[in-house]
Amino acid sequence: MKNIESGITTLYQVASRAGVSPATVSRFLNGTAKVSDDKRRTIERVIDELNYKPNRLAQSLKMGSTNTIGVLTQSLESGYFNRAMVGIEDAVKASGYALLIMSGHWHADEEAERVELLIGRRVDGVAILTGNMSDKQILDFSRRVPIVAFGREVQGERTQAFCLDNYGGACEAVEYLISQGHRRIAHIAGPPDHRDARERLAGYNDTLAKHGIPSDPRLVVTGDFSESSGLLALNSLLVANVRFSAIFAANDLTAYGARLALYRRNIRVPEDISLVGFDDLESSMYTTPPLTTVRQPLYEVGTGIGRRMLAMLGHQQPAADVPGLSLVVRESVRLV
Amino acid sequence: MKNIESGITTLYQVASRAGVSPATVSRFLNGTAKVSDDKRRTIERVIDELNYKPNRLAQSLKMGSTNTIGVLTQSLESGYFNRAMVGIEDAVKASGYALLIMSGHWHADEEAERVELLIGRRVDGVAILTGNMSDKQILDFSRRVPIVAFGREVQGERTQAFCLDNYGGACEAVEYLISQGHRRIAHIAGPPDHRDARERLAGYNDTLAKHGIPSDPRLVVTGDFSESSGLLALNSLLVANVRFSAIFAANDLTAYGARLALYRRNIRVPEDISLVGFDDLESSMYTTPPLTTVRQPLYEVGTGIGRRMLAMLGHQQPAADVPGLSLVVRESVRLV
DNA sequence: TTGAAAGCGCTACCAA
DNA sequence: TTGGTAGCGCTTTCAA
Repeated sequence: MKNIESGITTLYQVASRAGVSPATVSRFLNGTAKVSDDKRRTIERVIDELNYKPNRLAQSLKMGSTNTIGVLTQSLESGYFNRAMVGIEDAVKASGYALLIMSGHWHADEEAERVELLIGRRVDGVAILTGNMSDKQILDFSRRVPIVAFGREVQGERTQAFCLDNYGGACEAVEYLISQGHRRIAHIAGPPDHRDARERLAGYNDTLAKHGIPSDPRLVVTGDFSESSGLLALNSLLVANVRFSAIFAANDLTAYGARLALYRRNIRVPEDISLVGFDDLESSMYTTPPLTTVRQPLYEVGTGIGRRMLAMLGHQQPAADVPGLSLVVRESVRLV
Repeated sequence: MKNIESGITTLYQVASRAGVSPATVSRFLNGTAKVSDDKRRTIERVIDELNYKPNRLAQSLKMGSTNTIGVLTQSLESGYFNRAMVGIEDAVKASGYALLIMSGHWHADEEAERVELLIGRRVDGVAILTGNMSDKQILDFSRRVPIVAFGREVQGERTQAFCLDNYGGACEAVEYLISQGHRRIAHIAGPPDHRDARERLAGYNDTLAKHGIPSDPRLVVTGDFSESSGLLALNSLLVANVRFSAIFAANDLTAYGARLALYRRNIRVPEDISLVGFDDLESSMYTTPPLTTVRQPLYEVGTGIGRRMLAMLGHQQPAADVPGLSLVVRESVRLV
C-alpha cells in the first residue's frame, strides 16, 4: 500500500479495479493478444483514473532488457562529443531507447569503472567514444554486452568500431596551406598519447615531406587539445623566434588559444599569419575571422554509432555510412 | 541457463556454488549481517571466479529506488547546461547516483514527455533545468517524484527551485557600460517567451532609466540566444542607421554573432563599438577580444541542484549556497 | 549465524 | 479470449 500513498499504481491494482486478471491488463498494454472490447474499455478507463504507468524496472527485469544504451563519453562538457551524442540519441530514440551517459575523462581506469557501472545497470549495449582503454579491456567487456566504439579499431564478435581518417584530414589541411603558398607551417600537436593527435601529426609531417619541404622540429610544439595549451604553444613559438606564415592546430580549441596569443601581440589573422584548425566546432563559424578547419561529421558519427548499435541489438537498420572528413575553407588563411 | 551462456551470473549461482543460501550471499554483499569467516572467504572466492556483479535492476525493483537522478536539460549540446550537468554529477556521484539525461528542447510538451519517461524509469528524483513547462505541470509531477528545478520559481512540498538574479546581472552589465561613458547602448534581447531574456531586458531598460538615459526602441532588437540571431540582429541595427557605442547582448552566443557582424564591416571591438555578453561561456575567455560578460556560476548551480536533491532524498547534506552573478571585465569594452 | 520463502511489478506460459 | 501462476534477481522478514 505504500504505492498507493506515494501515488504509484501497479498493474495489479488496475486489474483488480477493472475486474480482470493482471494477464489481461498486460495483454492490453502490450497488444500481445486480443482483448474483448468491453474489457478493453474498462481497462482503459481504470488506467486513466488511476493514472497508471507501467514500471519499466519490472518490465526490464522480466524481459531481460532495459531499452537503454550506455554511452561512455570523455567529458560531459565537450562540444565535440556532445554533437555525436545528439546523433546517437536521434538515431535510437524512435526505437524507444534512452541513453545512460557516463564520462571517463580520458582515464582508462575511470573508463573501465564507468562501463562496469553501465553494465551493472544492465544497459543493452555500450557506445564508447574514443578514450584510453585497451582493446583487450573492450573485448572483455564485449563478452557481457555488445559494444560500438568510435575512434578505435577493435573488432570482435560483439564489438564494432570505426574511425575517421584523421591522417587524411591533416594531410588535406596541410595540402591546402601549401596550395596557398605557405612553406613555413607550424603545428600545434595534441597529446602524444592520443591516437588522433599522433595521426594528425603524421599527416602534417608526411605532407610536408611529400612537397619536399624540410621539416623543422622547432616548428612543432605539443599542446593538449585545450585553448590554454594553444595559447601557451603559440607563445613559445613566438618567443623561439622561428619564422612561419601559417599554423596548423591539432584541433579548434587549440586554434582558439593560438588566435588569442596572436591577438595579444597584434599579429593579424590571416594577414600576418594563417590559421587552420581541426574539428569544426559549432563556434568556429563565429570566430574572428571564421576559422578554416577540417570538419568532423560528428552528428553523423553519432547516428552511425546509434544505427550500428540498433543493428547489433537486432533491429532492422539501413546501412550506416559515415561521411569522411572534409576541409571547410573560411577566412583564416591567406594566399601568400 | 541463458545467463550462464551470456556470461552473466546471478546471486543464486554464487550461493549454490559456495554451498550457502542466497540470503547469506546477499548479507555478505551488503554487510547486512555477520557472516562467518569461512563462508565469507568461500563466497569471496566464488564471486571472483564467476565474476559476479549484482543486477542493479533486481535490486532497484526490490528496494524501490534506482539510485538514479533524472535530469531534464534543454539541449545535450548546450555548453551552458552542460557545465551545470558536470556540477550535478560531481555532487551526487559520491552517493552512488547516476544521471539519466533527457532533453526537452524548450518545448513544454516534449519536456513533459521526457519527465514522464524519467519517472517511468523510476528515477529517484528529477532535476529540471529551466524550460517551458508550467508550474502546475511541475507540481503535478512532484506528487510522483521529488523535483529540484533551476531557473524556476515553483515551490512545493516535494519541489524546490532556485534562480539566479538575471535582472541584477543585466543591471550590473549596463551600469558598467554607463560607467565607461556609454550612453547609446543597444540591446540584443533573447526570446520574449523566455523568462531570463525578459529579466535581462528589464534590467537593461531600468538601468538606462535610472541614469536618465532616454530609451530608444530602435536600439533593442530581438534575437533567440543563438549566434546567428546575434549576427542578424546586429546587421539590422547597422542597416537601420541608429547610432550606438556599445552593445549589451542577452547572452554570449548572441555576442559572438554580433562580433562577427562587426568584423564583417570592419568595425573594431572595442575601439569602435563595445560589447558585453551574458553567461561567461568557457570560450568567452578566448574570443578576440576576450569578452566582458556576466558570469553565471553554472558549475555551482549544478552542485547546488545536486546537493538539494540529495537532501530531499534523505542524505545528510551541507547547505548548498549558490553564488550570485558577477560581471567579469575583460577586453571588449572601451572607456569613451 | 544461517536458511526458507515471500514478494517487488511485470510478462508469458499453460489451461480452460 | 481469459485467468492462474511461475519466475526475472534480488532483499528481508521469520524461524531455527
